[in-house]
Amino acid sequence: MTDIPKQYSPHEKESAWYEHWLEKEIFTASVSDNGKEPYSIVIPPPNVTDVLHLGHALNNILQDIMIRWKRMDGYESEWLPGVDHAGIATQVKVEKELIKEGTSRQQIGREKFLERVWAWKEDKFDNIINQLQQIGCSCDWSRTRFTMDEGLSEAVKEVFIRLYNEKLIYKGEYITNWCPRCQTSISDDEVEHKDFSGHLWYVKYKIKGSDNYLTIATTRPETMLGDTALAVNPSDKRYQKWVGKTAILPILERELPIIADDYIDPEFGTGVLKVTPAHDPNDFEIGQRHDLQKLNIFTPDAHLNENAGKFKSLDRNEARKAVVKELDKKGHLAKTENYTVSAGTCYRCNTVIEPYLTEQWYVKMKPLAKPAIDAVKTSKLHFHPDYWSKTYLHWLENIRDWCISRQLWWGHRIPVYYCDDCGNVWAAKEDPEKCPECDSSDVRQDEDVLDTWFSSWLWPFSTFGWPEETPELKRFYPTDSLFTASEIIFLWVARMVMAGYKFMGEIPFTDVYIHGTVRDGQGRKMSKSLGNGIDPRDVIKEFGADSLRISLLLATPEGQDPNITMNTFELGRNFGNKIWNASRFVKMNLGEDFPRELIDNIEFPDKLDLMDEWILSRLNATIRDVRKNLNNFKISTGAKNLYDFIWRDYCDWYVELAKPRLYEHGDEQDGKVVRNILAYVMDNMLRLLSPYMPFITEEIWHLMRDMPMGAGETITLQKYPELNEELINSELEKKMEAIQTVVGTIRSTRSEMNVPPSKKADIFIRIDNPELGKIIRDYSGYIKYLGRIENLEVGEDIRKPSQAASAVIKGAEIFIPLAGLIDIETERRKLEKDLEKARKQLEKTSKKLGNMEFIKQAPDEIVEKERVKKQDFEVIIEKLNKNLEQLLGW
RNA sequence: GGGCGAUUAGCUCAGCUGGUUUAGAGCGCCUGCCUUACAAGCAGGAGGUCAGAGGUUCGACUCCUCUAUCGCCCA
Repeated sequence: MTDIPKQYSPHEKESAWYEHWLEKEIFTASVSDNGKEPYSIVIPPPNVTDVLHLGHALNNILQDIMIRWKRMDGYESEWLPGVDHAGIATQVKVEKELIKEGTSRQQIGREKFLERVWAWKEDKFDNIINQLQQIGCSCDWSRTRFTMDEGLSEAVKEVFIRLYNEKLIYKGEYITNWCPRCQTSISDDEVEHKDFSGHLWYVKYKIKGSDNYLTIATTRPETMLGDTALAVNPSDKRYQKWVGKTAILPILERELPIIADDYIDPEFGTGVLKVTPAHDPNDFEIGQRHDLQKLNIFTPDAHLNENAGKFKSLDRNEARKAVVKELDKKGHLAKTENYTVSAGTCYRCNTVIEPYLTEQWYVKMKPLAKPAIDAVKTSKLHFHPDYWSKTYLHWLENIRDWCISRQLWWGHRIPVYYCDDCGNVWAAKEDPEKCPECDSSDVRQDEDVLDTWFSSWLWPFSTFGWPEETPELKRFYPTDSLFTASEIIFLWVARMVMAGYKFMGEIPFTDVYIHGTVRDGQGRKMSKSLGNGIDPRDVIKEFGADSLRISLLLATPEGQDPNITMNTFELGRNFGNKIWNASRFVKMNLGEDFPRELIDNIEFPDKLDLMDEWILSRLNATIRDVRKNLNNFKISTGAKNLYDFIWRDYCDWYVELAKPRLYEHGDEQDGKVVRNILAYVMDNMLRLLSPYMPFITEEIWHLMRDMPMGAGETITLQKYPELNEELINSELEKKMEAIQTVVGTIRSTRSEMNVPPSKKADIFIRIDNPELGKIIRDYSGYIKYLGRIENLEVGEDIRKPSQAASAVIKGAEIFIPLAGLIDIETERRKLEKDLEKARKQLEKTSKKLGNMEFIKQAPDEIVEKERVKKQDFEVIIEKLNKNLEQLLGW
């Protein structure tokens, strides 16, 4: 038949096509004014920590579909790729390696350590790029960036210095979230709150010069060692008399003032709060208001320090036990309750965060937030799905200052210098030799590095060369859309918007698409610790990249979390195979002499067959739907539109109905038309699908044109199909639906009566509705072919043959004579089932029509429709009854 | 405690601004087919009181309220 294999095997093809695309440099966007409108996306740079997972795959597939669609649709499409240095996460990884080798970053020193991290980066970086390419991403690799590139580092310094000089960056001693494991501060947004089962301990504090006690309730008794006050609500009558007095801290016997502050919730615990300004953010605030001492009792690795007296060097958990034991022993423990404690944990290592008093750098956020809020409120920025804008706004409206210094080595070093001689502090881009104030050479740079997000928030413009005024920046900023997951709406998206306005004076993108999180078959997040992750590389190996892409989309509910198992990818593989075989069919039937230009330019004869017009109508409806859905960021729905059209309409019906016209008629003119339309629709299908499944569509596109790979053309630069609204014809689609109903009824009746597919049957159709009769007569050839019918008799006065299976549809009755073969019992059951169904329907519509209010209030059109429905069901019921009666006579 | 989602067939999900289906699809299941593109396929079938209770309406899977369960975010 043909030498094209029955099964599509993606592997060699995919890498070959990708190489081809790279060679042709079709992903590189031009900055020159070529009359094309730009469309740009910056990639959310994956962390350089490791390989990409399925979540990355989904994220990048979505972007690739968008960018490929725009590229085909005539835009100068720029998708800028890159990788993030991921400060803490990467440092942690490399430190782990060192520990395995029996050394540590402290032992090898900052310089050597950074060499190691850079080596790590080189390795992982290439890996990530390679993975993106395997997935088929059409990124502009000529503009690949890394957050620690020279240019991007320049941008970071520029921004720091500007904000510093505007006094929007300040340094101060405040409570920060301290990770005792990573030994660095992290920002509020990097803390994950989790519930732990713990206790609420009630501790009695003696009041000085009295026999009375005040009892406090705490979940962290060990921090009492750092208490510097007790506090009650000023309106709390129980305790008013004690305000201004002094309490005695148990164990350490320190004197504590008893103060009144509105913050205290009289309902919680006993209504008395122990105040530990150095170890709780709220207590810190209280401490500020009342000028309390801030007593730090922890070392950076969360062990008690010398302020803890005899408990010194205990770890915080041991300390808790020891303190409770001692309190109990000394009679200070009133009671203990079980209690669920919510504690912050480090988003990189899950260690419980310690609120810790340190000196850090902060960015004042309120002034930056305003334009970012307005952007959403004035619809300059859209979220998809829209409800995420609420999350975004809520955060921005309650924004707090951003702690940007990290006690790490891997990252952008803070460009601040200190003069040890005159105490001068200044920010500068270049390493200074001398203090600009006193000329002393005793100058040093701040030891800390900046939060990773401090470089990421500049990504949409720093990647295009900012602060230089580059042609790239001019052409591609602002970008158009951003694709990311909900976790980083605060960490990244909102901050990019703020930075965009602040430094570019313009929003960085207009649409933010938030996709779900990939989960396993049981709906659990995929994670290393659970071992339930799926490696995209394994998927590609087994099913190919196209399957990975389309399966992921078909399985992803719009805006929700997809549950994915390895089996999910069969969906796309089967679909790819279906298209492959459809193309084999078409190719085989076009023959050698089919003029290739007819693939693009359909030649309409005077009158097209119903089938031809129908498939063109369906095609255009699909073009309309896919375009609309892509426009609205309903990318999964677009995939479904294509899946349904290709499989259901094209393969199941059009291709099937093309067969008799190709094989049996011998009508040369008609054969030409069918071939033309088969090829034309196939070509449109391929182009529509290309953004979703770029490899297989490229392969088939070339096959259809007998074009070798090296020919230099590519489907990825062809026009995305345009809607021709005139070809959408719903009247005609209704006709086709009628035919489909007739065929379906014949098939199911045959099947239920066990008429084997190999046996051609005789069919009698009694017509009730002249319109339907005309359709059946006009297209009896189709019905005969699809219903496997030998003789088809159609007429208004057809009599039911004796011993025939029967089926009633709206407007007609269908009989299959089965003399001697009919199973009366089966037939009776079938008729009764149909009858039951029809009766239920009739009941429903009768009830509606029996309601006078309905008749009066509902639009006439609706009432009329209901009347017709009722009549139809009555006729159907009557006929079914008649057929049942006849059955009794057999 | 506050906010946001979800709840439709055994499983995963469609069902847009209330009346176009007689609530759909894929997977799974059952039956029959190696029908000249495809068994990774074709044809057919079983399976749903649309989470529960109220309400609005002539009419609710669709809108409102409450309840229950699950998930996410924030405090």
